[in-house]
Amino acid sequence: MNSKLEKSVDGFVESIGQLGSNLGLNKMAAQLYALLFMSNDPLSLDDMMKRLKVSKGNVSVNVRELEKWGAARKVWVKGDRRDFYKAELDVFKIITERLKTGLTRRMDETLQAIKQAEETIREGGGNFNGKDKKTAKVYRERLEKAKEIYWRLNGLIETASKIIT
Amino acid sequence: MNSKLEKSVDGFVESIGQLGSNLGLNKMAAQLYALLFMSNDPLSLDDMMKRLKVSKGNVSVNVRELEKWGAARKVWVKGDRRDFYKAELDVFKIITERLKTGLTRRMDETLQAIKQAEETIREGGGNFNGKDKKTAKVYRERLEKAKEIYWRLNGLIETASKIIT
DNA sequence: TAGTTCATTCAGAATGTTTAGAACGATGCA
DNA sequence: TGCATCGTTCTAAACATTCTGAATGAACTA
Repeated sequence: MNSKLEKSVDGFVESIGQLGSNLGLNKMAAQLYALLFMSNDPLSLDDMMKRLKVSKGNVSVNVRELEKWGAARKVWVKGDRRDFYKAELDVFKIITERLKTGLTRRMDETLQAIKQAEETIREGGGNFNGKDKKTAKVYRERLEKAKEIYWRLNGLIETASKIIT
Repeated sequence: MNSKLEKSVDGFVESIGQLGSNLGLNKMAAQLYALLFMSNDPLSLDDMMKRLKVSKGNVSVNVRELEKWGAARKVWVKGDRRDFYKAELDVFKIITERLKTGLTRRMDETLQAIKQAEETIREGGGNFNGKDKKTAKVYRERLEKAKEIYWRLNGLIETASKIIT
């Protein structure tokens, strides 16, 4: 292949890897996706490992990760028993959904922690006195504020979700 | 301090640490923020290191990181030469801005990589023939598609940004 | 069946990130 | 000035993540 053409794609692949990392995805998976995205023909594991200069094991694991996300799919090439993969080109929604899921889960855990803290304070009830009473009051206020932030973030994610669809 | 009260906050702090990690922030910084957020009085480095059971160096670096972000500020306590910090309670916008900045920078780099690739192909111009000519055509198409995705993501970020304000 | 080619798995190597804690300089005070 | 108490910086260690490459077994061929 024309090495200039190849190099131009390398830059893109590299950049998508960085972007993926920034979004908490695996760099290799992101690079693999970019490579598949730019390729017209499906690629074999060998194609990918040669192109990205990484081990076959690495490609194997990560390309199946992409498949799991719905970002790539295995295709059958007549007369060849190797596995070939091609990119799901319309991946935008898939990735954002994935990011949303991770974030939502963490946020829900935080909401649980907030509720748990509130419960603990409620249990303490009238038993607090002096300094502790004041502290409990501040805690209740802050936890309330934390819940507000939770709901704002939640609304933001929902809105983003709708925009994507 | 009432240890039940303290424990209830610990759960919250822990959870915010996890959430912060998920957003690409430093776990310690996130925990420190949560701790300051819950505290009515400003805290000294010693207070924080004891509470989170981490080294003073660690606290020093990360609390100043928070200050840099505008998420915490140093306050002067009369008659005490130690540094005290308190949380900027309305931190929502600050954090999201920060996340936006990071993401936007990466995306801009990707856009540059796309444009660079396009330029390289354009330079090749009519010199491609046969297989390469076809490849160049596919590349142009895919890069066009990549730009589309870039602009959609960009729009999404902009919209989110407006919602936050 | 023996030999070849493939994908997968997994232990440990390589790499990247975070932390502890010692060393240091600055500040305040007697 | 000498001592005590801070905050900061830095190195090496701990820890977490990612990657390689050898081992394995499945699928195919002659």
